[in-house]
Amino acid sequence: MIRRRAYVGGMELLDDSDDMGDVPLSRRAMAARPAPYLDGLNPAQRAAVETLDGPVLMLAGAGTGKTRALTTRIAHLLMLGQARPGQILAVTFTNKAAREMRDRVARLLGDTVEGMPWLGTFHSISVKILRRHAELIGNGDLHLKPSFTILDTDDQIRLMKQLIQAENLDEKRWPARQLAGLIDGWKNRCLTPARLPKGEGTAFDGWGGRLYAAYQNRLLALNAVDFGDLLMHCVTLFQAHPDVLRSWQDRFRYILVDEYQDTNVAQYLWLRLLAQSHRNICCVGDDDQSIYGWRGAEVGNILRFEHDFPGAQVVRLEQNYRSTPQILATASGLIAANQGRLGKTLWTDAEGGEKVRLIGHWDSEAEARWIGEEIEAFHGGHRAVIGRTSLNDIAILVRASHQMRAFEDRFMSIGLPYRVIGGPRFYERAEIRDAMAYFRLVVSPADDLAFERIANTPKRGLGEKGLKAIQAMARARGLSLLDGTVAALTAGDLSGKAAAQMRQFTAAVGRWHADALDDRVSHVELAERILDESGYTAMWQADKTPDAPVRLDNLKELVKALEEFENLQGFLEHVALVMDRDDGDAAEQVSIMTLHAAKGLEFPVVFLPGWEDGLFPSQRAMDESGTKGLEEERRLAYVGITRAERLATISFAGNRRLYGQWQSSMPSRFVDELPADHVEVLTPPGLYGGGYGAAMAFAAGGPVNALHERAAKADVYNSPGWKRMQSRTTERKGPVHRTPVIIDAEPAAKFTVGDRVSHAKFGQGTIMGIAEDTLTVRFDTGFKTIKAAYVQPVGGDDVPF
DNA sequence: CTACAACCAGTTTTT
DNA sequence: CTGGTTGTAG
Repeated sequence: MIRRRAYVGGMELLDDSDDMGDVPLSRRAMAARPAPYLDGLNPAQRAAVETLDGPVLMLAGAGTGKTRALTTRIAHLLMLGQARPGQILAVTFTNKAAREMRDRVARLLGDTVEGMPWLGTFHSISVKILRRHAELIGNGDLHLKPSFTILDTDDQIRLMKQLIQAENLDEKRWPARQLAGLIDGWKNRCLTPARLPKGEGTAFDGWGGRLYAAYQNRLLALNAVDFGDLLMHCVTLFQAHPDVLRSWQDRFRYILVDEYQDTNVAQYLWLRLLAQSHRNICCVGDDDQSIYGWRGAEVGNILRFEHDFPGAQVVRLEQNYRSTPQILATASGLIAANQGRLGKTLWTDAEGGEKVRLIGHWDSEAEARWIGEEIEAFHGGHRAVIGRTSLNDIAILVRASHQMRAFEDRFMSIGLPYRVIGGPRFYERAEIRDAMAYFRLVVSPADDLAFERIANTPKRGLGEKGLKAIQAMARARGLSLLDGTVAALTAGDLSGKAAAQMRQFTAAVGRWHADALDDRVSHVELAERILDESGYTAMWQADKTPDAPVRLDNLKELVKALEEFENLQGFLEHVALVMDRDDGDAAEQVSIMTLHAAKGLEFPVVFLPGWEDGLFPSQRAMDESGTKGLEEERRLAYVGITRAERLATISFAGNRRLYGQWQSSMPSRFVDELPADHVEVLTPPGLYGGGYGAAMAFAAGGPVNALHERAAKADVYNSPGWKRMQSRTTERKGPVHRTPVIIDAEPAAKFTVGDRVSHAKFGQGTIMGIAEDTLTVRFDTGFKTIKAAYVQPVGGDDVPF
């Protein structure tokens, strides 16, 4: 066994070079000695691992050991010598998933899998392919160069804005964002401007197709591609050049695809082309977890698999290792309402467990308050239903991000540590994008988008007029904007103030560029110098807004991240595709995230708030996509419930503040679809009408959708009773009973210097000074002067955190 | 060019 | 209610 491991380790060094090497282990040798990594797989998993040749569809329900089967399959292919690492194409959607797969294959084989060069996201693999054939992408006169840059969404939109302006269109009526969405949709479906069906190009009032073509030409001129292009260009490349396609088909002897239910048309075509010849393709997915239809995913791809690949083996992974039978039964009962499923029944060996809990609240604040109290109780171990629980084991999964706010406010004020997962990403922050633009410009002085972003950041006196002059000059002489600036300076096109500073700026970029090409200059030091000499760091140091220090920290972190790369180019390439960052927070925290962000994760205790019609299922999904939309929402509910290992709690509120207005709503129709046998209805503290009554209706065992039928029949929303309740809520601007969060007109005398207090926005802090009803408080983010009425004392005993 | 007022839109998100 | 963007005045 040791020898075998050593052999695989050596094999990994082979990379994907065209040297095929000799085939390592014979199959007979393997048969003689069964592979230990297969031990412990259940029969279905084992079938999924051992059915190596031909098309395989692995239908893997939530928590059924999908990743294990997938990674073991890769290990098996390698161990049997069916393929060398460079001959396996393994595709995921996210970098995170790719990383996990890589790690787990490495663990199975007892070594790093550096030799799996084609394990990655659709996008990263497409980049590698495109770089080798860039010249083949383009129209008659323009084509890509292998050094093409990858634009992010921000760049895309700015480019489109320019095009819309160039056509003298009203930006109000045709926002660049919308055009970007339109074009993105086309690219998802692999529709090049030339292939747009007649009806489609007329979108955007007839301008759609034209702007799309203009945009694509502009990208070519910039030697750039956007994310959608990565896939689309690959597909058109394969279609137009059979020899190229052939070479990639020959290289990838085995193809594995994760989350197949989320593939869009372009990805589907990409896969089908590559798999066409040998058909050794194994797609893993769960039709019940397809939740990205709104961004182009086609559930149809997975539903159609057997038709697309005749003779396909379908393996169902149905044994669940994550959740209690109660949780599984609830989830299964709910998803059963969907039509057109491939059909799976999750089961588990485990026994017992708590029923899924359901509770209705008066309003969203009461909901947040109650969940906060529950979490404190679980964490303190004061609840019989479940033992003492780490905050890390608790998650709140919401449908829409605006729901998070109620929880953040509440948790801040009671001092409950939480983390929001999936917020604005590190590389999307303005300061990071600015810094990156500097680096981009230094590496490629012709990067006009980067130039535009930072030419006047920090302020260099370059306004709209100055920029126009530069653009005119650049266009007239066929120069980049940077060179155009130099020319404009020579011609005296810039005003005195701007001229002096821009002269300095262009000279500095020239110096940095030279240094970037100089091996003797450390790229980390160069990066620091760029930020200092450009005045960018100073700009934030001079900024007095409270988040300026955070931004400076982020910049430091960015420079630190550079250390892991050989040079600036390498770093930029990496960041263009891998836009995430782990913020390793060790402290115990409750996780708050959207249901979408929760896919693939699991938590012992899960709260699912906001189950109200209109919010969840979302009105927009139903309006725009009808039954399809509703079914996707239901799958989202399914994903939510199946995240829970031991306890799931669903809740809804009768009233919710939305855009500053109080709105009343009915409980979600999904509530009525929950199987009553596996659900326990809780009674909230204090009895009111509204949401609470609905929970009671459920408890009474009303038939599916009874509530809604009743509501519709009785025209509830127009009934006097409903109106009365609404107006009551509006007047009160809050719940009937509430634990005082903000103490009205609290006399300052109640506080003394040194007391710990909490504020809804700023979190906890210490009182440093008192003047009548005004306190000076030191928060983590700095000193604030605040009216005493807006803070609440933090009791040492009451709050166990 | 900056500062402030007015206006408007407002799910879900990865690459 | 918010935050982001646009338009206008200084």
